[in-house]
Amino acid sequence: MADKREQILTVAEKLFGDHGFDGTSVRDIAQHANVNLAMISYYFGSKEKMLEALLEMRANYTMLEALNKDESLTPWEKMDKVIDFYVDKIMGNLCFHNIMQQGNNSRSEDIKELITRIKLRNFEQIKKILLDGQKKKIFRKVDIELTVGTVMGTISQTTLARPFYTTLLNVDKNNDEAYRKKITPRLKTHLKQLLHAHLDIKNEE
Amino acid sequence: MADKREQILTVAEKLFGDHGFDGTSVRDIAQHANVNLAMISYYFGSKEKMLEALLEMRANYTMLEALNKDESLTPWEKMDKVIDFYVDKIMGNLCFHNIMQQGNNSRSEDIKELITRIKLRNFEQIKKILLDGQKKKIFRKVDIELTVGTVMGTISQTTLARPFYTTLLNVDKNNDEAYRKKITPRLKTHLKQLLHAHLDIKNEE
DNA sequence: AAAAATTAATTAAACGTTTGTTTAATTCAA
DNA sequence: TTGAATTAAACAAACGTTTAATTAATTTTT
Repeated sequence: MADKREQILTVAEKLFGDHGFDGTSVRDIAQHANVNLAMISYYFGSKEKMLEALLEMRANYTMLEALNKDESLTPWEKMDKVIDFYVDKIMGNLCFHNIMQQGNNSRSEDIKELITRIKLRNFEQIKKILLDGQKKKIFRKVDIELTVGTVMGTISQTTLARPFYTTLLNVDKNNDEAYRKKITPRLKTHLKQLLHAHLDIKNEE
Repeated sequence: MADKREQILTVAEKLFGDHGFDGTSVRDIAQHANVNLAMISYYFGSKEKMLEALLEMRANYTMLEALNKDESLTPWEKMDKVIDFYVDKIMGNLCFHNIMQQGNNSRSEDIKELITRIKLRNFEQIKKILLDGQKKKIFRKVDIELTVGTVMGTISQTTLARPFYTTLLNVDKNNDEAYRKKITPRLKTHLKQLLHAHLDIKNEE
């Protein structure tokens, strides 16, 4: 059954995201997915291969490429859409994003490389937008690598340091939905305002 | 011996930072610290208590408070110093910073609360600087919580997604020192430029 | 179309390690 | 001589993985 494979991966995503790879046992996953323990080896070969399968499943490439090819949009509009896209994407799947962040500390080089490859691919698209804006004298010269890092880092911060932000924003720390609802629009507004000031060529020193 | 306690914690910091709490065994720590396995329970009671002891040891409160009380500095100068302080602090101890980030996903509520408390304390100091700048009509109105998140998040991103950035910046991924040397000045420059554009009241829309 | 043969899916049980922690004996210092 | 520091060994529990047996589904043969 193909959907049973997916069912296992969905449960694994939740548990890996909540407790980390090493903090989650294959028995945990099997139990929550209502499958026999041996099915995980049967389907994926090993716990680590299962994580790789999960990363492959969730890594969708198409969105940013499509956005970039739309020539009716100005660089400003594109950057706004990038922000909306990433905030929605990350806030819509906090667990997977946690996995992507924590995977960088994996002992498996394969997994680190896989994650790096996914991130590089997305980075290249944003870089194109920024370079285009600079060429058109709309954006000023900035550190492109770290500007992308700022966007990703700001969003990541609100999910990774979540206990900190729930305290700060007075949200019930166990209510995922309430937190998402509160932080999503704020993140979008803040990042757009931040990038506007940062990139606008009128603010060149 | 008090220094043996510290020696264990130093080794634990390195291993926890590299492989995570669950990815590090107490036998690993004992072996690398050249102490008997039982000494860890003897000194700290448990693996988790050892992590708490490590967090307590490294959480130094004084620096930002002192900076804030210095009335000879303008809000701009204070923010620049905050950036220097955090970049140096995090880049000078990547392992500890990793622990602080990953600890948010700990299953221990004690540890999550401890980390949150440390972060809140630092946040309050930066908030004071930003509010003071706004009162003096130097800084414009911004989302203070997320502005701090941007500073922390941007730095975190370069340490947490390190395999990504070593690839991006063409640095040997196994050479800690080379990466630190390359990323530290860039981070400071980028963050100061970013915050300047973001906070300057002249850029008010 | 029914029966037989073959492959795939699923299971409970066991495998050998590794885990964090404890014990009880021993060495060391005051 | 008393109490703290240190040790090797053992503890039970949990770990990822494998095995061998059984059931379900599919294909082949009659």
